[in-house]
Amino acid sequence: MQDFATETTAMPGGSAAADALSPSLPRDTSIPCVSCDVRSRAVCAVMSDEELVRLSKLTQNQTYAPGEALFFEGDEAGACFIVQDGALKLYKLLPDGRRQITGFLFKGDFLGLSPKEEYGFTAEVLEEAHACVLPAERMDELIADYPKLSNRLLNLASMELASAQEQMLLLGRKTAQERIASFLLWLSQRAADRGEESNPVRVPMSRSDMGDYLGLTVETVSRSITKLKTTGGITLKEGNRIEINDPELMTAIAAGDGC
Amino acid sequence: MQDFATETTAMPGGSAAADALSPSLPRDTSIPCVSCDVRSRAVCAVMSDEELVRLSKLTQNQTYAPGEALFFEGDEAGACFIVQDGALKLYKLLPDGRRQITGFLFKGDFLGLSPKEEYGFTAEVLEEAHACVLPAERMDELIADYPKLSNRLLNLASMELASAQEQMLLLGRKTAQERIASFLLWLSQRAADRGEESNPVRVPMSRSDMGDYLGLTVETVSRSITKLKTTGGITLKEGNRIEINDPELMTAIAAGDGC
DNA sequence: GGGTAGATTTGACGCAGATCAAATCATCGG
DNA sequence: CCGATGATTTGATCTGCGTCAAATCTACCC
Repeated sequence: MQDFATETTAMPGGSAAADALSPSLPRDTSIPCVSCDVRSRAVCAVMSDEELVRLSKLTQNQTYAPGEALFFEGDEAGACFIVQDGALKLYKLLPDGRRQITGFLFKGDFLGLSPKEEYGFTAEVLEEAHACVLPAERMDELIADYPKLSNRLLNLASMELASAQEQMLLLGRKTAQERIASFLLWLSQRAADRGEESNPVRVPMSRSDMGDYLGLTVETVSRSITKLKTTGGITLKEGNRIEINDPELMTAIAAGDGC
Repeated sequence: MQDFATETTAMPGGSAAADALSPSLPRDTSIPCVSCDVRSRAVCAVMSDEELVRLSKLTQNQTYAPGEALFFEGDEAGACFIVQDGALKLYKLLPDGRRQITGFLFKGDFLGLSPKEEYGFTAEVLEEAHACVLPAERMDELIADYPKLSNRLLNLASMELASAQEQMLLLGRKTAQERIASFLLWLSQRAADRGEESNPVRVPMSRSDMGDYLGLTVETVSRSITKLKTTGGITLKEGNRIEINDPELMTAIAAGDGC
């Protein structure tokens, strides 16, 4: 479909890229799935200790550096991933380079099921990430063997679908300010869900990435943030963190009720 | 969440609305699931004849008139639906009335799984529809009993997710013309998939619905269509049908390569 | 610390698409 | 066939956000 998708050089903004199945170096695997610290939140939550022992034999732990790609849009869909820590962005490109980020992934998130033979988007590292890599055939076997895994994935897919619809509403009908407010609240909520500080929230992505996620340009993102800062809704803090001073106000703005 | 969601009157543009579980009249059920004409394409495709006999005892066939809602955003998620024929639109609303259509459904499509207790969108009839209605508890039992059903739903969800991502690319990064071209090609493809005439394609939704699906206003939809007509890419035919004269050109425009 | 490269912010200006308004077309009941 | 009502198209104008440009700011390397 797109030629660049099979190249392993010329990454847009980061360090060297790598093929999906030969990235960086294998990570220390002394700790098996059973005591994995994302176990309770990840797909694996539905698996028993014994089942996880089997799982741990099928997976490989990998480390990915910022800018590196787990796989490219158009690559053969050869593996599934469970993010152990770090942050990823998923995106699709138009032939002329226009980019749409379709999601950000954090610890505990699952990635890689594809309805076609090929991945429908590129997965690129935002902050150094560790992931559990599971070859597609192994994944298919597991799904066939453990119905509860299939149910779990169905639940996760339903949730993703619901947030995709929320994102369509944002992209199709919200103003720049409403988009930024929605995004910051979402980021904060996600951080809370995984037990991290939610206010101030750490914002691990660049303004450019925010723009490509929200259907805006960098400049508009920056201006909207400045405006929210002026209005008093938020405060920029050290370390790429943003404080949400007035959650009600921000929620109202995000829903299109404010101003 | 939203008050209007629980009302059964004051439909935006159609006839009387109804609650999800007491709509219109039960349809003639003399023909059981086994010989259902969407069986091969719907979720049911993975069920054996015997299993379908069980299924047929759990479901009810219903008829829905144009403008009627199967359920509203915010309603308790009480049932799943399999569309037998007709056409539906799914949409979300902002408090001030801005609307985003998140999908159009046709014969064979499945509807109603919700990750939350409530439906995340309204499902409204575009063209008189017949649907197979399955109470949520029965659905849960079936999923628990038939792993292959769960797998099938997972596949369907994956496909929906992929097209949701495609839609995000459209909404976030494509121009008005590119959106219209993408939409018409998609509509044509969907028609072909379900064995209907794909060129010219029948366009069962209004310009307003197209706008709310594509993140545009009615006027922009109309102007973009006129432009494509002038450029020679399409021709408007009798009965709300549109002929795609030059599929390559349209595909190029849809991808942002044209012009 | 000083220098450099990239990220972010701010400013000036233009345009694609929204808004407002009105004309034309299609559908349908009588 | 006629009139009415809503859908669609077309026109004129406005505006939110994009584009282009330049000024900070930040992080990192030597």
